[in-house]
This record gives sequence, structure tokens and C-alpha cells, in this order.
Amino acid sequence: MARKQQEKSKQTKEELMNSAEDLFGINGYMATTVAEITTHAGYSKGSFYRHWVSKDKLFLEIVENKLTTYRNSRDQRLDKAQNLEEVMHIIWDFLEAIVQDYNWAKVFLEFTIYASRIPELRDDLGLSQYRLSEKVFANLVSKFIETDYPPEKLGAFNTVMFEGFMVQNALETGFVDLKDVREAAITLALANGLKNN
Amino acid sequence: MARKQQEKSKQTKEELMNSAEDLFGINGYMATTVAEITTHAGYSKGSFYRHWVSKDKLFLEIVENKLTTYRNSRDQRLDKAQNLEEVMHIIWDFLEAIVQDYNWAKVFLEFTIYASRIPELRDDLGLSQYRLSEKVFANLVSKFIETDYPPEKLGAFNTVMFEGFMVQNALETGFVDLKDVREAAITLALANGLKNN
DNA sequence: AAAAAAGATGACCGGCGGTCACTTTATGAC
DNA sequence: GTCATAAAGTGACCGCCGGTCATCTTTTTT
Repeated sequence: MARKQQEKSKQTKEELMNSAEDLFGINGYMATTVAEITTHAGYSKGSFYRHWVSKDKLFLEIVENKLTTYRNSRDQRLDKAQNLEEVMHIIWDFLEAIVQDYNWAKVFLEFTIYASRIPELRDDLGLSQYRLSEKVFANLVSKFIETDYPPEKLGAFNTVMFEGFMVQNALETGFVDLKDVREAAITLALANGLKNN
Repeated sequence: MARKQQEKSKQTKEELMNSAEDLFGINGYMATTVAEITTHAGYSKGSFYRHWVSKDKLFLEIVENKLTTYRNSRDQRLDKAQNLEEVMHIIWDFLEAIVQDYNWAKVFLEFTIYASRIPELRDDLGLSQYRLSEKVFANLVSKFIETDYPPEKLGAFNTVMFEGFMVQNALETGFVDLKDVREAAITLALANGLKNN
């Protein structure tokens, strides 16, 4: 059995991922170098490429792990929703949890913009496991929509407003906070999705 | 008189700016190199740094020029606005013009996210000549707001939704288009800013 | 015509993501 | 225990980036 080596390899990969997660969260994607990631974890630069083919792919793997975690905690609560407003609050609790995780949402936004210029990476990010959940949002709200407003648009406005907020937040303009945006998103959803509101 | 030299210098700078504007619009900020900008304009790399201290500062100068142009055409129309909905349409005509200019809004978004990690650059972008006009928007809408909803927030939601749309647009997710976002922004403004709507 | 000033050049620098020949360590057959 | 094999780990090296600067070329001044 070559178990000891496999375990060591797995452990090294985890140490590198944790190191990367720390550094990306603090300094952002671009400003974090591969050499910093490996040095911070106690390895040399060459070790990195035993585990990932590029810095980009490591990032995608971290994103996938994080989003999976968030989605699990979100989905546990969804059955309890009774109306459109409650669904919206669960969606925004989910989005708020992302913001509060180490500035991770800011890093994700940075990577998203960067990736949009690289065709292969943009295609990767279009896959559902890497995206905020436009389609899931659409399914969630569709049960409670009373009008003929398209649920996929109503769902997508959540990501539009969330990502717009992230841009403002990145620049620290201070005009709006997350609570304002959450309220605005709910106002908009109720205005479009309910009759007589 | 050293006029001939000054004119030549001015012309070179303009040629480099035009070259940069073309290439940024096509390939984005990061992917456009200084050497490409100078070669495309018919000069060597060293010439660039006679006119700007960095690639960043050139970009800021282009942004300032562009925003000044947009604002002028926008401000000519503002006196005619009679109510909140008309003001919102003028604001969104302004934002729409930005999108339609060579994908420039996408490039500006890319630069904004990049700059947010660099303190000096972030401070520069916070200055009004480089920003979409949260405060101007606030002044515009405040005349027609009937509720006690803060006008600066109502104005800022325009930039939030616009920049959120830009992120979606950069990824080509295709869930919402600019018309949807414009309508949503107006719905939101009327819901928050007018009574009995 | 020659000195001075300004414009233009490209080799060079440190640092980046990524590569690869090499060293070190663990494994398993004997 | 010994030793061949394979996997883990290393760091010099590559091409390219933004930015620098000694040098060359052209224009202006005297």
C-alpha cells in the first residue's frame, strides 16, 4: 500500500488550498502570486503544479467548494418559505453569508471580470457550479409569483443587484449598504411579482 | 518659438491615446500591453512614458475625457424633465450610451475592480470626475421624490443596477438585457419615490 | 554652424505564471 | 537490511509584463 504517500499528497494539497484561500481573501486574486501561496504553506513553487495545472483552476476549485457549502445551508431552509417575501429573504441571507466570508465575494467578482476575457475560463464560469444561482432563484420565486413577469428575470435581478452592490463595496463609495440593497431587491420583486402591491 | 515640437508632441500623445482606446476596447485593460499600444501607433515602448507616468494614469485620462463627453450630452436634456420617470429615462439614456460605446463600460468595470485593490488608484476613482454620478443622480431625482426615501440611495441604485448588469453582460449569461434593467430601475425608483404607486 | 533642448528608441530590470531536469523520500520485492 | 522504482518536492530557467534610462536623432536657439 502506498497509502502514506497518497495521504501526504492530499494533505499538501489541502495546505496549499488553505494558504491560497487566506491570501486571496486578503490581497485578491491578481495580487496573490503562486510563489506566495506555496511559500506561505511551506513548500516551493514547483509543488503547486503537481496539484493544479494553473492558478485559475485552483481558484475554480475553491469557488466550487465554497458555493457547495453555502448552497447546502440555504437549501435546508427553503421548504419553510410561505410567500415571495420569505423566499427573497432566504435568497438574501444566502448572498449575505457570501459577503461576510472574508471578503470572498469581492475576490470572486475580481476573478469573474478577469475570467470574462478568457474564453475557456468564461465558459467554465458559466457552468452552474461556479455561478450564483440565477436559475435556482428563478425556480424559488416562481412558486409565489402572481403576475406574468418572467421568473428567470425576477431571479436574475437578485444577482444583478448583488453584484452591483459588490462593485460599489469594492470601491468603498459608501452610498448604499447591503441592507439597503436587500430591501430594494425585495421591493422590486414584490412590485413585479405580486398584484396590488 | 518651439511650436513645431509642441505640436508634434501633442499629436503623438493623441495617436497613443487613440491607439490605447482602440486596444482597450477590443482586448480589455489587463490584456492590452504598453508595447502593443505604442507599436499600434507606430512608436516604441519608451515613448509612452514621456506622456504618462503609468498605464493606469493613461486609462484615467481616457475615462475622464469620455465621461465629460457623456455628461455634456446628458445635461443638455435634463431641464426638460417633468417628473421622476422622465428623469430616470434620461439617466438610463446616459448609461445606455456608455454601454454602446465600444464595450467601454466593460473595460471601465474591469479597471474599477482592478483599481479597488490599489489604494492610490482607488482614491483616484472615488473622485467625481471618474465616477458614474451617484451624487448627480441623487440631485436629479430629489426634485421629484414625494416620499422620505433618501434621494442619494435612490440615485445610487441606478449605478448598483447598471454595474450589476455590466457584470452579467461581461459573463454573457443572457438572463437579462439592458432594457429589463432599465425598467426594473424605474419600477424601483417609482415604488420608493412616489406615493400610491 | 554649433550648442542646447526636446522627441524617440530599445536594451535592460525585477517580478510574474508556468516548465522541467533534478534531488529527496517512501515503497515493496527479495 | 538492500535496492530498484516511483512519487513528492525543489529551484533555476523561460517568455512576457510594466517601467527605466543611457543613448541617438531631430528641432530650435544663438
